Amino acid sequence: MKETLIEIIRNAIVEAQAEGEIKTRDLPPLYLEASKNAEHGDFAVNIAMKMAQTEGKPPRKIAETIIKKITGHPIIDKAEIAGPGFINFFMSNDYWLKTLSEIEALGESYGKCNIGKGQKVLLEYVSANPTGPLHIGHGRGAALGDSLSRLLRAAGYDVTTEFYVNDAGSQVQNLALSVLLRCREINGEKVEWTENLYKGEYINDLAQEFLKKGGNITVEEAGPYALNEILGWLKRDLSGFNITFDKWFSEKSLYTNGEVQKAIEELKGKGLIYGKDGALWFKSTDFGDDKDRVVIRENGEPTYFASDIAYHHDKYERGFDILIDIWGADHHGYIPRMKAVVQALGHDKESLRVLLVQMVSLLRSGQPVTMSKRAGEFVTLKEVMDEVGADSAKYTFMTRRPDSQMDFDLEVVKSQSSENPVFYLQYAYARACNIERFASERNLTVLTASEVNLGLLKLPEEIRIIKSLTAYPEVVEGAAISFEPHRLTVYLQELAGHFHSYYRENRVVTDDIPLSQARMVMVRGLKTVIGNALGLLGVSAPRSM
RNA sequence: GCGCCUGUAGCUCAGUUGGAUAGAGCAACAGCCUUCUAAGCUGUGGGCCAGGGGUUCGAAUCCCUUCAGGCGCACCA
Repeated sequence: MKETLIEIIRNAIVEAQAEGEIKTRDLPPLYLEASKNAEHGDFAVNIAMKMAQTEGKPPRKIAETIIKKITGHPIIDKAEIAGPGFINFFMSNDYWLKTLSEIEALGESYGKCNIGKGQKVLLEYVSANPTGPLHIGHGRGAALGDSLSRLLRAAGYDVTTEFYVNDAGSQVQNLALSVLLRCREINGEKVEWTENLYKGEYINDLAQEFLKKGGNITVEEAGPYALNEILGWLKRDLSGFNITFDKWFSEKSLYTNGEVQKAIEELKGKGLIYGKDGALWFKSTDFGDDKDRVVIRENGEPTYFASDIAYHHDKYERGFDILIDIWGADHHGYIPRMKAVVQALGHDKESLRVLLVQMVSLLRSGQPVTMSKRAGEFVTLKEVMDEVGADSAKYTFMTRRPDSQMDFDLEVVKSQSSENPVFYLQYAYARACNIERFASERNLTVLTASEVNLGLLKLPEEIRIIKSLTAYPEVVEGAAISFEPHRLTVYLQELAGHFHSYYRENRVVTDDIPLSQARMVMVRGLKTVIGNALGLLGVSAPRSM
């Protein structure tokens, strides 16, 4: 819809050029900006100011020239010069009301776009070590990843989500050993715990269960048992968070399939692998990393980095155009070497996008809660979910930019649970549903946008709501382009606010049948948009509360 | 020491290619339920956008710098 206006302005300028009133040939980009202030109309254009230099005229003079060519178009109520040289556009109600027909026609597809053009995206997130339950920090990454996957799909990307399972390497060994030691302890043996082992309560649970099942107390049996159990927890907890993955990718499989060897060979073929001090090194400094990185240790064991090279190599092999990795911010130092790998494998370094999620400090009444798996004392994600609910927790995460640290105080979130912003939105949705129920009890005939007189919707509060509905597709597009799902929550908050306010002051269903029917079209549109947006956040939209 | 992230109302946070008078929620205060759900609405107060320079018609936004907080600088994952 904005395109129409842009077209009108462009034509005006072209006309002015033809008549010699504007000399500038290389026009600055024509960008339509939504006005923040109602006095400044609906849209503002700053092109006159941008052209001031090349034109050699004051911006207001140029704006005047452009405006003269525009006046009189039916979708524009008026256009005026303002401030240093903005052109402000006041759109007619008809312009906005078209949105309602559009929403009705598109339904669940309203807001979708195709900026992704079917590009294949591999979105890897959470990927927590399967050595213990998920904690609150994983929850933040999970909420972001899940929402981003929904958002990118809505924006026309072909998205696959993946959880990388670190089922190889020393941490899994340590897990096996931890369970083993605990078993022996239960059997009355005296054992020695070293620093690198896990001592949480859950290790005890695993050991108890393992013994109950009569397993042999060996690393070979206890290890896979513990790993499997924990993976089960991860899947269960994430699905309790309403999050599922297309694939759980095993690190171990990269070794058994020879992928690690293959990837290293490929780099070797490019002369990017060399030996030093008995180890094999990858020349990541060739691509801007601070230092070269070991891939095969002196003792012959590959590093974690080696399998990560293979994993990303494999992602490209599978035909993905864009790789998105969501990591905890404490891994940021790892980015340069992964970017180096991407380039070494012959890909654009921008094809790997690493999104960092900053730390979450879990507090209880202002006191930090320990979150070390090894110390064993921590609150799991599941416990948090059980306390505050998946929708609340998710929404809380999504109201913040991922790159700022946040405190998550259990007592605060709990005590405010009935005032949590998520309820504000869900309540708006439930209210819309309730109005529909009421209308149907009153036997109000449901009509489509084309069957009612939308012109009856002329209250400023109504136009305000409809304007917000019009903006929705742009919000989705902006959020998708920038990988920022949190923009949706900002938008929703405003939209719901307009609706709640309207609801208090105006009745939708009254004795005035034509007006009621027109308003019902608006309420349906609102319901569709809130439902769609909540869907992109992975938050439920209740029909009643 | 080097690098990354952050610093906006008392608190938690938004602020879209740089735009006009910086916005929400919570907390505080004052009001609103015979009427489609008060998990709601209306109003009031509250700001040197960490400090200092710069870039320009214009800066919370871009550049430099100082300060403060977090994180990272392994042949760990």
